[in-house]
Amino acid sequence: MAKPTTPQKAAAVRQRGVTMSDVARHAGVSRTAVSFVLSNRENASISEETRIRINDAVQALGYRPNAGARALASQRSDWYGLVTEIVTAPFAVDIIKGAQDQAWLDHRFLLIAPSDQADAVGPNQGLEDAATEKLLEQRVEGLLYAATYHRGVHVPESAHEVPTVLINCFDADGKLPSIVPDERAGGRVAVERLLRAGHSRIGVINLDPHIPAAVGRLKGAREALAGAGLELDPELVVSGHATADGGYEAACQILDRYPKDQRPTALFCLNDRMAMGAYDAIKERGLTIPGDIAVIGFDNQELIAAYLRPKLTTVALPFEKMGALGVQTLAALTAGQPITADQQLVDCPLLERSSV
Amino acid sequence: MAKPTTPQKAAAVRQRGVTMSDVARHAGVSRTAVSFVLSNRENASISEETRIRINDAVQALGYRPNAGARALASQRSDWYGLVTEIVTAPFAVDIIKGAQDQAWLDHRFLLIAPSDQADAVGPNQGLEDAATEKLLEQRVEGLLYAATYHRGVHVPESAHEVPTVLINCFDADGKLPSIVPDERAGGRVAVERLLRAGHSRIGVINLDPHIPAAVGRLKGAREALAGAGLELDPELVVSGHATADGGYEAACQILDRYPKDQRPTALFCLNDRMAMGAYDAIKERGLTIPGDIAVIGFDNQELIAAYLRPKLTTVALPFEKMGALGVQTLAALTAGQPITADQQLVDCPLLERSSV
DNA sequence: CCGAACGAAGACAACGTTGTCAAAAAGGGA
DNA sequence: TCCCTTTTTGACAACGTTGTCTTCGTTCGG
Repeated sequence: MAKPTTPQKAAAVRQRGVTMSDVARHAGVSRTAVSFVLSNRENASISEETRIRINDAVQALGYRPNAGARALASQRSDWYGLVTEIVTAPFAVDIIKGAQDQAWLDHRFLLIAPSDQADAVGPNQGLEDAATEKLLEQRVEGLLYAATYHRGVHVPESAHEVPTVLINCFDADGKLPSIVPDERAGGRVAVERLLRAGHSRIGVINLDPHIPAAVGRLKGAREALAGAGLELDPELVVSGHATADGGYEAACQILDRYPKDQRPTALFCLNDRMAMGAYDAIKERGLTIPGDIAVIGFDNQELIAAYLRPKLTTVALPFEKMGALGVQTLAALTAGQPITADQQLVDCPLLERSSV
Repeated sequence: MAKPTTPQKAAAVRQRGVTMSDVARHAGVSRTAVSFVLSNRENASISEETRIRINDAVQALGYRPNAGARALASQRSDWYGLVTEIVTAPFAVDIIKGAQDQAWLDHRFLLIAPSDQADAVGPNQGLEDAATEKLLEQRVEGLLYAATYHRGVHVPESAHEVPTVLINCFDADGKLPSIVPDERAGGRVAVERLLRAGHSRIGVINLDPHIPAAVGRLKGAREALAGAGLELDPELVVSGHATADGGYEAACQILDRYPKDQRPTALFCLNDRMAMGAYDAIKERGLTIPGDIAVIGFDNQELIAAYLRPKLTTVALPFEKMGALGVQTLAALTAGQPITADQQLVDCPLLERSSV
């Protein structure tokens, strides 16, 4: 990676576009030689001496290759497009971070485009079109679609022109590869943690039972219980709105429904916001966490989980990893690997804090 | 904005790069004519009929202009570069959102690059270099630097080659224009709100007193008090670590220091995380919010402020607006407006919720 | 001293546009 | 019919690269 070590000098010389010819002239060599050195091709035969002369000239002039021209001539841009509603509804920003970092490592550039909120209206239940179109105009070599929450989406037609990978969502038409969190394993891990702490009567504060997250997490919870020879008592599962208030209400229901000795000793909240509400319900009743009631969350929303008191033990959604994996997968596809509709599941690690 | 309305048909025809010539051939006109229509130049004289023929051909072939080639030929890319640590440390994501949306409106593309964490080490106290270099290789027309928290930064040398605007930070060398929150006005608004609610004895939970945010907000608080003929009692200002724990401890100090009747009746927390801790301290003492103690925060961290119980009244940092304004300012600069080192202050609006 | 082998030069055609210009075709009015 | 517009064309040179090929010096080994 050419990086001018003497920016002061360079900045002085540089005015409007130093080109390869300028470098060649300054180094007293041919353009061809410069091109060879800069893209250090293997079949080239360049003496060490001229190589150095050329690099010096690059530094001296502050030459900076024109990425656009290079893309045009070489027919490859080294760009990936990332279409996401995350820009609009920041929650899973870490997907962007993970993707960005991985792309950076691979010497590729990520063009991030906001998926329209057109989402909300119309039949276009999927991610948006204009953004995709714009990205294709930039001749991106592949596309990534990232959603804020795990669900099925419809991807615009034109996305099929280049390799495409979905992150934190999956293709409702079942044609494209995707990277999604392993909700089920996450749910299992959470409940296993509670079992390990000696809890056997566990209340569950559920999300909207139809979304993939709820389905998977609950399934995992059941599996964990089954592993300990237990069953999930349907009475102990209460669905609520996915907010702190929703969690508060659900927790109140669970806590108030039973006499003290039959009350669950632990709550599995299917997201951290609801856990936040549950905290209030518990504290309000003069109970302590985790002494009287242990609480485990899901999502690891830093601002909540790490700042609640006591800090919330929770299962993290592997946003960053999914982002990175998305880029890696895309890289494999653009390198020629055949496109399949695989769903890659990514582990949701348990984060131990102090609420269990 | 040309947008294929019949993507199915287009996708079928399209294989590897439909070019302008293809469109011309299909429409039975010259390339020149196509170019004229597509960039609808004013000095062109094209009959309505051929214009339609050409547009039809564009749709039929699914032609998509090659942005790189266009940039190369026209010497303008319509790209801005945004260098930011926000990707790495998401907190002020809304800056990206604001900038992105504004750029989209202006038909410009935002290339987002992560500023290295090199920040942490070395003498490079500013934002990073490699990212800037990469962006300039893409021939961005202007640069934006965005920081996660309000402070002075050093921008790399090469940033001076194109118009540059700083967002949520300012140039430590005093040469570049910047967009920053009006912390002082924000502090004033917060305290005025408390005064209006009848509080005159107000405790302040302060941040690290050296950072611009603390300086500005405190100054504003003093102004507000002065406006009511009051003074800020230095004893009531306690600095703490900018976390929930820090806020908890600071609040404990303030609350326990005085007998009940001299105790402040309101707390101005200089950020929401500390307010979150203060909530705990208050509740722990059996006091109610806002009944016994009113609390006002700063930052409007959605996940905290909107989910605390009672919901936190706070002053919002205008991230989104700063992002948008940054792009607008940059647009003005690239359009030829002279570069000055102005700091544009953006208002911090008060968000009324239920804690006052 | 000859022929390899190597290093480098130079030419040229892409890539897909934008621009500019002169010139040709089509149409209209007198 | 002739002239004058209004459209439309074709040609060509940019833009800054990549990539391929031929040619031309060197230098070195034998």
